[in-house]
Amino acid sequence: MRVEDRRELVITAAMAVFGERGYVGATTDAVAKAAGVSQPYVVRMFGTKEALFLAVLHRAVDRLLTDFTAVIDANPDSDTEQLRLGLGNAYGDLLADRGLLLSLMHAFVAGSDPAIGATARAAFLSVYSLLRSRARFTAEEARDFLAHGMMLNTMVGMRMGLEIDDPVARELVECVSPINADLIVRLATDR
Amino acid sequence: MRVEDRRELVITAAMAVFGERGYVGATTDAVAKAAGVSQPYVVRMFGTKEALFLAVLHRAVDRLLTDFTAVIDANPDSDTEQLRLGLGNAYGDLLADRGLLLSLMHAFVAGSDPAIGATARAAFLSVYSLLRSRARFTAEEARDFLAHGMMLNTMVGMRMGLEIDDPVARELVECVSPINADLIVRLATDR
DNA sequence: GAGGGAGGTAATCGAATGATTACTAGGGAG
DNA sequence: CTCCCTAGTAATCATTCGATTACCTCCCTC
Repeated sequence: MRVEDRRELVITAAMAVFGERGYVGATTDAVAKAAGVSQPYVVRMFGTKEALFLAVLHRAVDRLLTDFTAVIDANPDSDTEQLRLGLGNAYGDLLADRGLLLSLMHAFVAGSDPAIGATARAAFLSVYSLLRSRARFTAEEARDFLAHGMMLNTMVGMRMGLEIDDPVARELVECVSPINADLIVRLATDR
Repeated sequence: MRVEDRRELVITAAMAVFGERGYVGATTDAVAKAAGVSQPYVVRMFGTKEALFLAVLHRAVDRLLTDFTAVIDANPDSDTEQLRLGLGNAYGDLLADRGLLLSLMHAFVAGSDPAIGATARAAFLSVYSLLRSRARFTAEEARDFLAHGMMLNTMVGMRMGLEIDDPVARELVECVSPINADLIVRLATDR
């Protein structure tokens, strides 16, 4: 296989592993196993584990920006409310991956690491900028949209779906995202 | 010193370390140094690093519940909006610690670990329940309040204050929490 | 069919880290 | 004084993990 394709494969595998265990908790060996290659090869392809994580983050934010841009471009005449729904749906689709948004979440709370922190901040700001300029959200609308997203990520990250038999947890999950409630449960139960 | 007091001291130190580096990234040695004791003593006091982290989480959520309850009890006749402001202020005060809410955030994204995940979910649900029952928030009000909190935690976690010279970042930080903007910057610059 | 470059692996190393063990200072009770 | 319990530490162990080194094996070209 060409090294370029293998790279993409490894990044995909790494996204799942980093999303599951976080930057420090993930091992290059777990990534290698998930990608079906040897551990030294993973390290040599990216140089360091950190570089691999940064590659994952770049792909994650690229995907986020691409998908959001597609929604915006597909609805040139939509008002904010319509756009909010469309972008919310796109976010839900991205959530189905779990690794993507959770890798970003892990980066967001790892701001103390210089390289990861800088990448995380740039990623967050690029999404915020997209909402402000291209989607024409007000600052408050963008803030609320992103806050809602952080909440959704948190639900998935802590596997709140495992508590779905608790009426309080069910109410919370349904309220956070009615259309994604089933997905949250499934993502919590998986694996 | 009595072992009981020493325990509290170590938990306080551990909260800062776990908030800074996360559960996996934090070392018992760093906690020990921060608390001014030896590394084996930290381990022996709590049995395992995980038990120490769980102790930190319990103290964090206790503090959160205590402070929120105090605000609610101090404003028995307040409407939702007044209560929201009061609780938001209390949240800002808790944020000043950084270790407290960031330790919780790290737990939220570490849901795949059985013990940590269960504790994290219980913690989140207990806060949600408090808002719903004692503060009489609607599900939507509680959701929005918590979503806003997750967003604030994220800003602190990724040290967004470091980008405060970027007008976009400044707008975002000011918009997320005007009264805590300076704090976010200070927490990002500290250490 | 010889050579070499691309795409890998096996073996191993060194550092970090959670945990364990064995030891010790000190002060209060009898 | 002496015993012993509480509150610790120093030394060390076993593992894990990222990284390095050396090697292998196709396939393509000449």
